[in-house]
Order: sequence, then structure tokens, then C-alpha cells
Amino acid sequence: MRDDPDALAEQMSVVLRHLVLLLRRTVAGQPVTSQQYAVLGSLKQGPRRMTELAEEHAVQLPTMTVQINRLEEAGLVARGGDPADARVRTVELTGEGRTRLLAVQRARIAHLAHELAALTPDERAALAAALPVLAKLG
Amino acid sequence: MRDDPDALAEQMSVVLRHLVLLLRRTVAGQPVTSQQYAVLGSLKQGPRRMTELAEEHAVQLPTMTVQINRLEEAGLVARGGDPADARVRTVELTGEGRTRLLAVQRARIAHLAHELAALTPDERAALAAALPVLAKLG
DNA sequence: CCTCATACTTAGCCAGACTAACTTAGTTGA
DNA sequence: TCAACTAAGTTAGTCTGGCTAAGTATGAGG
Repeated sequence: MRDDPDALAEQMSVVLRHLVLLLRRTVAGQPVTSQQYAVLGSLKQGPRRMTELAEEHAVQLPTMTVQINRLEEAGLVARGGDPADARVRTVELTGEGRTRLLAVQRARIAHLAHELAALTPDERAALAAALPVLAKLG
Repeated sequence: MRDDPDALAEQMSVVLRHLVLLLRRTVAGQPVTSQQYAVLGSLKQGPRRMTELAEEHAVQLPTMTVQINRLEEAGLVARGGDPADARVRTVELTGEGRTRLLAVQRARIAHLAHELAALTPDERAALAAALPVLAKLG
């Protein structure tokens, strides 16, 4: 196989499209939307600022405000403040939020693991080798 | 490295999240939205029925109706009919639509190729080996 | 202080997803 | 044959999630 970045890019383009449609099918009709889940995931390690969340999710601040409003109304996150800077709002998981997040994560990983179990060891090895490379993109 | 589908699933979950955010950043502020582009892509090989398009894109028929309405207003696709079954509407690219599709495809592939060119040959080989496996998922 | 920058929120818009209900066209069986 | 059912799309109404513009409150600097 030749090492041709252009040809590889063309193949990747096709596969990415496939993955996007696959993900869309997977998350359709879930109780927690994928965006809500993604935001909860960002809070797993502890409280974050609104600006951090917006940047990480590649959205504008107002968009994140609305998302956090909804999650707060649902009781999954709580807003706090920064004692050192009264302009800053922090957001953290509630107990319920953490429970919900872990449940969704478990379900997703189980689903993926089920798919991966149908592959050959060689195929899984190929995926494992490619993951760090994909993580470098961007 | 152990061959553990569960651990691999967990890593994939992280990488998929990264790719989703990456794609979102890439397509933000494009003239043709990613959904419109995706639909145009489905028409590249020839006319398709509404139901086919909806199923392929994992959306309900009314959603596809609205998308096709907009693409039709923009002059990028044209509706047709099936002589054998008057209930069926077909959709196909106009010349303008094909031109636009090819331009967007070229731009995306060029962007990807640019990213891939920054990788080492080994990394590109790892990606190339994994693509067929990713394409099998779902 | 007065001004400017920063961190959010609010308000109003648009795209894109859904369900429910409607129209039109085939299909089927008594 | 025609009444009832099924299938393909569209329309209408609602929700999520994105954006920009504008407003509020706080911090920082001259």
C-alpha cells in the first residue's frame, strides 16, 4: 500500500461520514441527549467554568448558558461561584447528575464493546493502534 | 497490549468524542451546512427516493422533506417522480448542486490531507489499516 | 474614580430534529 | 368492483441547540 496522504484523506472522509451517521443512529431516542451527555462528561473530574465548557465543546457562551440552564432545571448540575472572582460561575455535577452520567457511559461503552467483540483480534489491534493517531488530529 | 474489547471500547468512546468535537469545529460557519452536504453526497451516484434518503441519514421523512425543500429552493437539487408509482418522489442533483458538492468535497479532503501530511508514515499506515475496520462497525 | 475588559445572561433568530395528522396513490380481498 | 388497508410524502406544530447582539455585573489600570 502506498503512503499517499491525499488518497488516505479521501478514504478517511468516507469513513468519517459513516461514523457520523452511525453515531447519530446510536444516540437517537436516548433519554439524555448527546449534547447533555457530553457536557456532563466534562464535569466528571470536578467543577468547571462556563467559558471552559463553551470552549471545550466548540460553542459560544450563550449556547452553553442555555444548556446548563436545562441541566440545572433537571437537577443534574449545580451552579457555584468563584470566591476569588465574582464574575465567574462554576458548574458541577449533582449526585443525580453523576449517577445519570455513569449510567449513560456504561451503556455506551457496553454497546461499543459488543460491536468490538464481533471483530477479529487483528482488527481490534488495528483499531487500538489507530486510536492514538486519531486523538492527535485537530 | 492486551486484547480487551471493554478497554478498547472505553478508549474508542473518548476518541469518538474527540472526533465529533473536531468535526464540529471544522464545519462551523460553512456556507453549506454539514447536513446539506451529507444529503448532496447521497445523490452523487444518481436520483434517490425520499424514504431512502431519510433512512440513510437516520432521520424521519418529514425532516428530509424540509431539508430537500431548502436544497430545492437553493437550486441544488430537483424533485422528480417515479413513472411506475405516482406516490414516489425522487430527488437528484442539479448541475449547480453537483458543482457545489464537488467543491465542498475537495475542500474537506484537502483539509484532511493537510492534517495527515503532518503525521509520520507509520501513523498514516496505522490509520490506513484501521479504516476498513471502522467502516465495518454498525 | 473613570474607563475598559472580562464573564455571563437574556432576547431573538434560524436550522434541524421529532410526532401527529393529512393527502394521495397503490393493493387486496370479499 | 369497490371498500378497507397500506405506503409515500407533505404540512403543522413543538423542541433542542446553535448563532449574534445587547445588557449586567465585576475586575483591573491609569
